[in-house]
Amino acid sequence: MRYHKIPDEAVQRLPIYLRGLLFLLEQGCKNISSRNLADFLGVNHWQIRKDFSYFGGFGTPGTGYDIERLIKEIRKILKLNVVHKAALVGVGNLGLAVLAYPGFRIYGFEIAAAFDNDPKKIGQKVANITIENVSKIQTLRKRKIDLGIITVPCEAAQETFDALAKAGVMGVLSFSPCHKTSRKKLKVIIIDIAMDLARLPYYMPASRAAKA
Amino acid sequence: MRYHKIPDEAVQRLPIYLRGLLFLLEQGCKNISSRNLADFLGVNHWQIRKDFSYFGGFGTPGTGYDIERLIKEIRKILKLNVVHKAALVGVGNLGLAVLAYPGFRIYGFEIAAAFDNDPKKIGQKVANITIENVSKIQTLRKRKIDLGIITVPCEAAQETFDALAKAGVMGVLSFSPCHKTSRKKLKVIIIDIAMDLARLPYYMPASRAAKA
DNA sequence: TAATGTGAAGCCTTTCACAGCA
DNA sequence: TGCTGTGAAAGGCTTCACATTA
Repeated sequence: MRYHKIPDEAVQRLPIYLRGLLFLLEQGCKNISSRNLADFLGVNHWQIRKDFSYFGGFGTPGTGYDIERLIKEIRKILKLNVVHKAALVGVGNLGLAVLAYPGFRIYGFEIAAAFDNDPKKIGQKVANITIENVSKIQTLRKRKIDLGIITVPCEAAQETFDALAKAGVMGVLSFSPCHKTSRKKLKVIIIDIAMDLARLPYYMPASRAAKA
Repeated sequence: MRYHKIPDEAVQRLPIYLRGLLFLLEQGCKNISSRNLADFLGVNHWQIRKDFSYFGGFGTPGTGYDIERLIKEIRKILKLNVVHKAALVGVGNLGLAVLAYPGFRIYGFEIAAAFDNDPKKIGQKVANITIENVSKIQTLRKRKIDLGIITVPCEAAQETFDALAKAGVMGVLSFSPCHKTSRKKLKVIIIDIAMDLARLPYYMPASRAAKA
């Protein structure tokens, strides 16, 4: 492998491969060819080979890929070979849903703290986590928590984001479109449910919707 | 404008423009140039002009774009000029959060039904919607509901998806990665929170995470 | 003059075909 | 023989520069 620029798109596909490989490993598979993995995931086999080749290529000609090895390599590339601790801010319905979501573990995430500003919630325990006062967000740096998850209402999003940034988190997953991300050197991913829904009708084959 | 293929990426940007334009209209702005809109949204001005040109171009040289007109055009392109009714399946914490989310209205969405399989929940009212038994999903076709939102646990995702497809919805927004989307002619958008989170560490400048 | 709309250039990603290796 | 890894071709999106229009 030469020093290519690695396409963002290739990086974005790695978690998909990882999920599939983890499933296959659990099923008892030890080895898989790019074609079989592609069929299983519903993608192209040359895409898979190309993507892995950006990082050096992990397969054996004539045989395929060792699944366990591949999982390890992808985890290393995505920096998921360490446990990332995340702090969630905003323990409303959405926050509770995220706290209860079991899907984070396979990627090596642990939600290690939860914050809210409602005195009735502070001190309560949810999913083995004691809800803390938002004023304690600054303690994240000391606690080696490097990810923030924003599940607060729109109005509180900006100050929450600023507080997390100030507390030194390196990445933020936000469910609110209502904050500017600032020029700080931290990565932000915004999940905007309404906007995602807004992209649906354009692609829908026909509409039985009523005229507005 | 000639018959170009319109890039998916351009379509995906339209909801962003729409949100910004609606905000500006509310602020009292009547007219805006591509450069000013670009600065406001943090994007490139030629990108904006190009995107609109794919659909014909809606501006006036020397003057800019009439905001109200532009909003109308984008809505028409995205098929948001009609009210789309959506049905939500799975009234857990996530479902409650989605039901309470105020952001859908600006895009012309109305959550018109909610389903669950828990007898304790069925019949209760949430956000002015009476929760119905999932067995009633088949009534969606008659009720002119063309969108489905899946907020059920992983195990129930597949049958929920199949039921919605059978009920004739044209688009599905799913919070579960645990179902195949089938080859049916309906558009599916999957929000996979864990996978989104998994993409963060790669881009994070440094990691203070602990070795696993 | 000021700003749009667009052909063309540039750049990046995907796809292909095949050399090379187990 | 079967499958990987990769240079090269193809395709598509973004950026640019400018002709055009109010």
